[in-house]
Amino acid sequence: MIISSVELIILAQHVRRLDVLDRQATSTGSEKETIVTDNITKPARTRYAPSPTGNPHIGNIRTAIFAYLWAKHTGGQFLLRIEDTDKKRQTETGVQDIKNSLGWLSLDWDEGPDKGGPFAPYVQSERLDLYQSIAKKMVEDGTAYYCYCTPERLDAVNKAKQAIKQAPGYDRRCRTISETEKEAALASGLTPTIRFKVPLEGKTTFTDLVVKPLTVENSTIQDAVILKSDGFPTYHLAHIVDDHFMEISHVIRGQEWLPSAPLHVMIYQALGWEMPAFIHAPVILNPPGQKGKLSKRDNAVSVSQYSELGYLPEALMNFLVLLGWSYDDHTEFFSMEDLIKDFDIARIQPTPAKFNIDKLDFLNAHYINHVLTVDDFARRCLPFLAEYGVISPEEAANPGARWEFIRAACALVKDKVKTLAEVPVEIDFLFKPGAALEYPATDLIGKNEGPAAAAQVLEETINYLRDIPDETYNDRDAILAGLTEISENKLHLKNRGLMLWPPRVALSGRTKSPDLMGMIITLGRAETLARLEKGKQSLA
RNA sequence: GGCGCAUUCGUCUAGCGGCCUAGGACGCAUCCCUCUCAAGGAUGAGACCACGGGUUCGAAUCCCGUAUGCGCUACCA
Repeated sequence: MIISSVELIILAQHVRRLDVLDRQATSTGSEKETIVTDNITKPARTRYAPSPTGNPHIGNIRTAIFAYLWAKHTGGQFLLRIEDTDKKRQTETGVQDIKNSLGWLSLDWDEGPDKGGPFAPYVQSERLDLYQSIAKKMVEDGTAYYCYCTPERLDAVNKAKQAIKQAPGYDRRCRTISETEKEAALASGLTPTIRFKVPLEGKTTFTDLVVKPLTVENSTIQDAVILKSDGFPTYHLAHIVDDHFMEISHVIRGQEWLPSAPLHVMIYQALGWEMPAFIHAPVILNPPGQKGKLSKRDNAVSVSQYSELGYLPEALMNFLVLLGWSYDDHTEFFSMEDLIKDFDIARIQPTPAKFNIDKLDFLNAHYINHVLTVDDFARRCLPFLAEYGVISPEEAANPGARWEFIRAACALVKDKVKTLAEVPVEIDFLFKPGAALEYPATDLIGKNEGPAAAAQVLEETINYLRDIPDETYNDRDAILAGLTEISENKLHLKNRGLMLWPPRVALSGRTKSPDLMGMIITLGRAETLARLEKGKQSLA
């Protein structure tokens, strides 16, 4: 039976208890401060412990990034643990959503579900015996107690307290309940919860590595439920037990946990366990003009959404890590390698940061324009081209002979696009048949003198492109030189722009387009001539 | 209501007592480059370091109040 082996472990922990006690956070009146373990010298073990309730929120993922980077920076391990202790909130795809998000960002975990590890299982619902035995042990130790109160009574207590302007919270009735009352409650078929017995007096102090040392009066902390009546633990118990047995050295989590951190410190102490270091990362706020935490009401908040919007994982990563962390006063671009080398939790800032999409756009454009290779870029464009209906899903999965054309088409806009999603919008005209292009004939004129002048430019362009050898046709500089020559010496135009405008519109159907020479080459001679001819006709 | 955390250009931030008449980046403006749109280059506007008291020879940097913002206050995480 698993319980007995667990209890052996607990016993072993109790033996360690005495020598550990001196080194950890104090409570119950003592003014000693927490001694934070030296985190630089030894490899860290960190974890990302989400609850499978849907696509991970970006603020949540950022703490995963911090945890991952810190583990890797110190040469340690990053674990994934699924905290599915609330059956009501589960999503069917929750676990997969989490894995997808981490995978997309290349946040690979060393231990976790599927992958296994020395402390498996890494799913809390598969570790119920452990939590139950420890909660029971705490009751026996006198650091926790059974609570027989019904949800209705709890609710009534809260309402009553609020009515007289008191802080809501449990009144600790079952701490002192009589045996007969207990028996009565049990007889009525009620399953008790287990609550942690918070010391009534004194203070608890602990040090967060990001926020300052924090002290609270024990009297302000609730006797939190640690084991629910359905036999599942609450977060408060489960994460402590798991972090302990999984030998987590640094608990990196969102700042919304700060208020309950003292409770966690007291539970560690009650268990006699050595504490990990705490790092409470700042929350991410709504963009300027909106109040509150980054919310999905008006913003994209999940990793998958940003993926769908055409952002690169490199850019999102770079952006997110800079929200609340900085390396120095000027470095702005960080590759994963840079981050692993340079990341330091000591430089995480405690101040909440507003989410500024402009900066993300800038970083995304930077990665697309200057970091990605053409092949890599085009490959990443495939799903977006398919989504937009420019190529088929089959072609996206396996471009085959189409690849060269797709690649060339994408290359045309690589330097001007901010997101992957813009690509099909910018180049769809290359994929449509030229005959399907619709645009006002007057667009062809531009700054030329009139329809006749524009038609003449098209005429000359057609003649030139028709007659040059293949080698010249595929040489953008040669084409540009050829067209320039015609513009200057044959048509005597005021500037080269007048020469290049009509073909631009004829080929793309737009007044804003990629590089003309690029379009000429990518479309190929036959298609190019057909489009130019169509343009010329429309001016007649 | 109670408890907690935070507070430097519109935004992200550098700054950890004298290098600050506060540096960088995004965005914005102007100019240059230019085949359109971008990109790129240059320049500029933009912060009395939330406010008020201290401590100090000296404070954005330390302390205390106030204000504001944010978080927590569940048999959710």
